[in-house]
This record gives sequence, structure tokens and C-alpha cells, in this order.
Amino acid sequence: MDLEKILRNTDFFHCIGDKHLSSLAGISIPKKFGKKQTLFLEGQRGHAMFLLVYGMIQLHKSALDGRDIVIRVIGPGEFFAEVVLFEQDNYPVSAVALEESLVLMLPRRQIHCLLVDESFRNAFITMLMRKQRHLTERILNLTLHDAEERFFLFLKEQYGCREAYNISLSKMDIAAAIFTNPETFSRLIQRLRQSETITWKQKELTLRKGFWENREEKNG
Amino acid sequence: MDLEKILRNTDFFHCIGDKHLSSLAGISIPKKFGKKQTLFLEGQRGHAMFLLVYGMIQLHKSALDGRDIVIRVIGPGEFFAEVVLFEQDNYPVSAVALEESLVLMLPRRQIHCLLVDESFRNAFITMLMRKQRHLTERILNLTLHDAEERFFLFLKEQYGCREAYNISLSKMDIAAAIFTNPETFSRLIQRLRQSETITWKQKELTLRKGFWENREEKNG
DNA sequence: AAAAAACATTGATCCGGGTCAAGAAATACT
DNA sequence: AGTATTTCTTGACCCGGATCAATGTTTTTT
Repeated sequence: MDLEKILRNTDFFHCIGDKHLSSLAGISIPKKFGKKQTLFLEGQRGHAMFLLVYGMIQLHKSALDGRDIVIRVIGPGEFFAEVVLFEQDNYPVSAVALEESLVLMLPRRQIHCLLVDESFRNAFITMLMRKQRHLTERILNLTLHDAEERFFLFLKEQYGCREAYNISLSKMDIAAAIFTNPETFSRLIQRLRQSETITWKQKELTLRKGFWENREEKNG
Repeated sequence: MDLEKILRNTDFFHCIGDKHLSSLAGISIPKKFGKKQTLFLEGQRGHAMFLLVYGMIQLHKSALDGRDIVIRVIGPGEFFAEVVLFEQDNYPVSAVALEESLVLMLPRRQIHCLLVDESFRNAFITMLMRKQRHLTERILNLTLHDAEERFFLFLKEQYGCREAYNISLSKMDIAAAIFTNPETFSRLIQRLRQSETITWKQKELTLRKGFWENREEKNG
């Protein structure tokens, strides 16, 4: 597997000079995680950030009462846990693979060196700001939209606007990602089935023809 | 007014070398805003980030249905609108002064130059990550806590754990900041008054003696 | 293949808090 | 001052969705 090519394909690293990139590729550590495997736990020490190559990673925080709140679900090509590079050594969230996933671990020291390079630095900071924007959207999402809207936004964000999806995530995991519980989510699907908006057997989820187009009219 | 001293006093700039700081102070523009005045609107072009010296600034986004969602309330010493330095030229949120406020505008170009300096760069990125963490907390807050808990968390964040507060914000603004509406907030205050947890006349808000200590036991 | 564990569905119930409406109180306006 | 506007309070009502409980279904384990 060609690490350099993988890095190059992210929209983050694609503008980085070859020598930087190959040195980074040289010291980044690929790692596979199976479904339900934990990458790291909230509070653990760490000194590497991650790039997800394929699969899906859930970042969550655990509340005192035991509930887990999903902060976000990471898709292929995204970075996470970059906080550990700077502010403090401890991961602020826990990370679990929702499906079989391959990640690259990028050690802190190398990243720090690369930051001297202006184009890299700008790309890095831009990425941080994109994340900030994303979290902001999530707050909006949470206060403005009901469970149904959050479900479709989730689909759109994780897989894009399509008419057929191959969903490998469990319904539990999706429910958590859209801030609801399995019962409510199950009922939601039921409603959508009855109104013939979706069909969903096994992993095959299909949307009514022209679903996204009609949706855009009503929303933004 | 000594801009350099003001900058020096933020936990962000206090580790910056004198020459950088004074050059920054030289080109930062102080600006006053009265209550309800708008600093900038979502979508507007901009090329400066802000430091709040005193006062209180509300950052919000407007939904299609007209509702305003408060993303966060900025207190003295905090930076905001730094997104405009990188990712894009447009402010992603609107900013309104909730009370008379003084801000410093820090032009993009100077900040970019300063980023070459490692200690400045690290401070800057650390600040970004702190923001990220803060937004994450806000998501947790929103899903885990009810209106009452959000209210006290708001007090704690904006003013610290005290027994008496001088609140200049309107109840409307506080309601919005804790993701609820004036009616619900009013009823909440009513309940808290009846249970003798608080008193609140005009701007004088006082908490029952030992309130925070007792609270910590139940929560984190 | 059988047993156990995890996941999914369905029903019944309940409640925080949103919405609408209508006064009361406080601020701002001229 | 008096009028207009905004803000605050209170009441009545309703709804999305959380919770608890029971059962069905799928997946994993041995």
C-alpha cells in the first residue's frame, strides 16, 4: 500500500511539496481496526493525530450518567484527534471504529516541523477552521432540525446525496449520530416507509426518486 | 488607552515577543459598539479578527425560518471571527454587542506575518483548538442538560462561580444563549425564586448561599 | 445446532419545553 | 409629560421524543 499516494489524495495534503510529503509518509503508521474496536479513550495520553483512509470512526464523549454523546462521525479522508498535537496530551473524546477501518497515525513531532512551511501551515489551519465550522453546523442542526431532518443530513454528509445507499452501520449507531435513541429512530423509519419515502432491507437503503431535489426546495 | 498593554494581558498574546506585539498594537484598530449594535453580519466580507476588550458580544446564525441561534457569547479577553483570516473571506456568523463593548480589530495580513514566529503560531493554533473544545462542550451541554443546568453553566462560563451577579444582559438574550425562549426562561426563574435558589431584582442576581458547592456534588 | 448476546421493533406512558395569546412592566421616543 | 415599543410574565395547550417494558430478530459464541 502506498502511503504517499494516500496522503496525496486528501484535499489537505495535496498541495504539500513532495519532499515533505514523503518524509511524512515515511513516519506515518498505518493501523487497522475492526468493527467496534476502540482507537483511543477520552482522557488517554496520545501524541499522534489520525487520518482515516477507509471505514468509519465515531467520536464520542461519555456523560456522567453513562450516556454516550456522539460528537461526530468521521468518514474517509478526514483527520481527527489533531487537538492532541497542541493544547494538551489527552484525547478529549473517545474513538471507536463503526466498521472495519484503516487509519494513518501521524506523529506530533513531524507535524510540528511541517508547520514551518507556509503552505502546509495554511492548509493545517484551514482544516482546523473547517472543523470549527462543522461543529457550528452541528449545533445549528441540533437546535433547528427534528430527528427526520437530522437523519437525512447525516446521509448527505456521510455518503452524499444519492438514491441508493449501502449502509453498513447499525441503526443504533445512526440513531446515536443523529442525537436520538433506537426506539425513536425505528419509529422514524417506520413512518418514512409508510409514506413511501424510503425502503430499507438489510443494508440496502433506497430513497424515493427525486427525493433530494424536492427536499432542496423546502430547505436550504 | 494602551493597546499594547491590553494585548499583553490576554492569555493568548502574553508570551509573544515585544517587537511583534508592539507592531501588532500599532496596526490594531480599537472600535466601540453600543448595545444592540451590529459588528458584522453573516456572509459579509471581512479581513480582520476581533479581540474583545470589555463588554459582551453575541455570535449567532440566522435560520431560514427567521430564528436566530446563538453560537456563543464572547466575554472580555476572547478572540472571535478568526475564521475570516483563512478559510474564506466571509464571516460565518453575525456579531451583535449585547452591552457597550470595546473591540480591537486585528488585520489579517499582520496575523499572517506573525504566524512565522513559532511561539505565536503555537499560541494561535492552541487558541483554535480551545475553541473547538468549547464548541464540543456546547454540543454536550445542549444534549445532556436541561434549561436550568444550561442557565447555571452560562453564569459560570460568562461570569464565574459567584454568589452575586450584576447582570446587564436582557433576559431575552440570556434565554437565547441557553437555547430556550423568553417564556420558558421566565418560568424557570419563577421556579428558582420559589424554591429560594435565587433572587433577581433589576440587575441584581443572587444565589442561595453555598449554591455552587452543593451543585458540584451532584454534577462534575 | 443450540444457547447467549446484541440489536431491532412496537406499545404505552409521560414530560420538558415550544407555541400562541394576552396582559403587565419597563424602556425608548418626541 | 405621554405615547409607543420593546421586554417580561402568565396561562392554556400541544407535540416531539424520551423512557420503560415486552417481544421479535439477527448475530455471535461455543
